[in-house]
Amino acid sequence: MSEATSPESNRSTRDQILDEALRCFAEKGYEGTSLNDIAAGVGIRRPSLLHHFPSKEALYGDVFERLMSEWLERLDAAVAVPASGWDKSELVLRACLDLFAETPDYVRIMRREALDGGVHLGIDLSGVLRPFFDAAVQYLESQMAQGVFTQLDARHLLITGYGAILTYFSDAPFVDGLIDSDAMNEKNIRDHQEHVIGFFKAALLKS
Amino acid sequence: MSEATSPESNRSTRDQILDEALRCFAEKGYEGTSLNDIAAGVGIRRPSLLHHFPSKEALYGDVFERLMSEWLERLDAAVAVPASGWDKSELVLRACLDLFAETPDYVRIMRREALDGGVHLGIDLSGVLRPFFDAAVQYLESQMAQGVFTQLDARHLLITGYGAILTYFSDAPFVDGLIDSDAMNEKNIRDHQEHVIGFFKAALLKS
DNA sequence: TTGCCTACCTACCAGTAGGTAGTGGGTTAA
DNA sequence: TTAACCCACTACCTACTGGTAGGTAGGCAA
Repeated sequence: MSEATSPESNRSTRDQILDEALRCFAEKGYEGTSLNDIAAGVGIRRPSLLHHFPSKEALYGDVFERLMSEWLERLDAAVAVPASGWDKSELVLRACLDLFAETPDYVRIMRREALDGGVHLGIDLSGVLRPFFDAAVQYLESQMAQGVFTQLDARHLLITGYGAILTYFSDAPFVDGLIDSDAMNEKNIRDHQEHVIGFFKAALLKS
Repeated sequence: MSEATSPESNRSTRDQILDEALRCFAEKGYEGTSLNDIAAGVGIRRPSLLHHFPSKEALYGDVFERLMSEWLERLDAAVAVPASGWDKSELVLRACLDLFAETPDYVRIMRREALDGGVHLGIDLSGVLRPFFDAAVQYLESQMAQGVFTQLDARHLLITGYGAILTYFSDAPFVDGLIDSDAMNEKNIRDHQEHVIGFFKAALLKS
């Protein structure tokens, strides 16, 4: 019937595990998540989970890899769109903001990984993003040199922007308490997006 | 002699534990830190540590309380200084930036707590900061209404600023890899501080 | 039928977690 | 001297961790 064939149900279970692992690692961190938690969320036992992934570390690695590749894909797509000046920056900003709004768990895992200093993986988070970072620095500096953007330290500007964007999603429960409203509801997310865009526009463009 | 009296040496051990616990919780998180780690760092066994603190949770609570009270103290002091307009904002910004530069472990714990949604404590992080947040919102809005500051959403502006400031410290290892330099050395920290100040000034003041 | 495969299971391993009970040395004070 | 207290210790508990061993049910191909 619908899932009689073994390859189909196989992929499905594997993906269910990846989804649940993403949720758990984002929610409770690497150390705070047990394989039992993940397995229970999928409805199987731990050994069955370990049939699909050789170890906890490997599972975490796969979750993280999927996350990074999706992010880089979006970045690539945004950069490929022909545009210049502020419009270009806005395109990239929106690409990130959209992805993070769709999957805030990505943000939470990334933050945890940055906090932990990349202990759980061989992967070097900053190394993967480095090409984009360098390209962005070059772009910003050229715009500043042409007088299009306000003169600022491009590297620090990017790090500041990274923090400004991600924090809203990663610290959503904390934000909830500050604004007395669900940070992750549609309206608030849209407000955050427009605020970030407007804020950077105000800082970078002398009106 | 210098530490012969029992209350003094008691306090000393207690403080050593608090210091080591701060370091460990900041470095590896609540789940990733064992009482053995902390005890070993102080040079005692776990049961001896539990003689000074009734439980891991209580120890964590004390660490966090010390942290928050120090932060609030700094904020109070900064707010008390008579100033207005941009100068006032800069005073508060610098007070936070200075504290975080002195004790980056504070920042890392706060971020972890925000990420975990305050699971490890009864304390509600956003509740404690709420009075300052509300006061800051009021101040910013009054400045915007007077045309001193650019018109922006004050709440989102504060959250953005919070993220922009803290991220540099909390994600220092990640930043290292991006800028190819030790993010926590004196010069880079100073650069970050001046960048944040300059960035907010550029966004808030129409020049 | 036979044999191999996948996907799951129960049962178990060694190791470590947080926490408790009870011991004993050292200092202090009566 | 004796009694008290403080503080650190060893030894132990239960619960749970990641991971493994071995077994089983069902699908599929020769």
